[in-house]
Amino acid sequence: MSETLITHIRKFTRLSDDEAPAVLAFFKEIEVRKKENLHKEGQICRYNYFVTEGCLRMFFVDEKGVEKTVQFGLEHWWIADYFSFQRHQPSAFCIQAVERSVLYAIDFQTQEQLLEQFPQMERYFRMVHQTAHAASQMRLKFLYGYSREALYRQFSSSFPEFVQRIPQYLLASYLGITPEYLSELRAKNIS
Amino acid sequence: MSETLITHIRKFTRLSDDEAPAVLAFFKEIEVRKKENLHKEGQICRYNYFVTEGCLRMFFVDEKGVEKTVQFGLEHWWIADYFSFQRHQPSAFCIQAVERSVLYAIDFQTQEQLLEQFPQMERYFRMVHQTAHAASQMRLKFLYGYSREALYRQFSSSFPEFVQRIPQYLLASYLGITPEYLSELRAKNIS
DNA sequence: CGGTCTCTTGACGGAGTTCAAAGCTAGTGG
DNA sequence: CCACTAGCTTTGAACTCCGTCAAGAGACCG
Repeated sequence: MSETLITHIRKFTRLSDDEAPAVLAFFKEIEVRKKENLHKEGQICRYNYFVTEGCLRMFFVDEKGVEKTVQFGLEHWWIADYFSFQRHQPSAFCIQAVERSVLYAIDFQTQEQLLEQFPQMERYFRMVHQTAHAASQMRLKFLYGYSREALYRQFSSSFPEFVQRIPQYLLASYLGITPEYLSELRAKNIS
Repeated sequence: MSETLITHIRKFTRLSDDEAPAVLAFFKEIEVRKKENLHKEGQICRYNYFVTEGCLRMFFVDEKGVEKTVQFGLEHWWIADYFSFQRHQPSAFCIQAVERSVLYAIDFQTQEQLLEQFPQMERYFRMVHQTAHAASQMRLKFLYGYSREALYRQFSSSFPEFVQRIPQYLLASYLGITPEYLSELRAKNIS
């Protein structure tokens, strides 16, 4: 269980068996229930979260009161509002558990201490952010290039198990469409 | 001129006056003309580019043959297709100069050597990617939350000088609208 | 079982696209 | 330095994707 973070770190940087427990000590392991909020819009995003088990999502509420999901965080992903986390400013987003989840959390100060004491962790976080940045680039490509219908087909054929796992209204809010229209698309695809 | 990169690095990590020239030696300084391509769709994105002067853009061509601009790279920004750069796989994007530009370029191998020799550069690149990742999150928020009209108003009041600087069809391709509709919006706003 | 949350269905409306054509601007060569 | 041309911008009409609203049908949980 608690090995998943260490395993992930070791994909990108060196960490001896002696160092591993010392690194782990910087993190808080927390468990959240379905629909529990990790921080709300307007609060500062103090923690950077690594998902060990379960699924988180980051969303905001638009002017009409509709929730829009910007990002999901599945197992082995980091999630935070990095603008708020870095600059200690109120977040424009809310982070919430989609289902019961187990996380490692680290606050900004503690992360800085970790990086000072274990400089090889800079490389790890560089790779995490670089990968996330690359994922955002691809995400933007899909959002721009495809119609909402094509987006849905593309997404549900790429991640069929994930589409099964989450409720449809969340998928709709991630694809940027209404639940009604998603329902119409599903009906069209089955026939 | 050649000081801008060093100045930028020093915002995020330590670099002595002795080290600075050694670090600079890892980069190639290049100049590109307006509309010159740095790499095309389908080629591997071998270089990571730092813009000293000018402006680059990263775009792709959708199924209908329309160019969609995913990102601009202005002065003091890094730009690359990081998926292609990291994994040495064909890029889904094309990087092009919007205007005459001066760049520092570093290829993957050389960047790895630089990181090995100057480990503090891991911190620098971590910060660059973290900032870019945060910017993508905000970008997604705007794309989801606002109508295209609101997006245009928001963007042109936030970056009026940039809107003047680039041709309108590029702005349209960045906002995800047609040049025709952008033209309509402009007419509406002036009156 | 009862109530709340989720998904479906259908009619209507509007933001934004498509197509076509004319006006404008800037770069290029003479 | 001017003229010409290619590319950029504007305008307008028809169309379409997708949102909105409303109402009903399931599904899940106490």
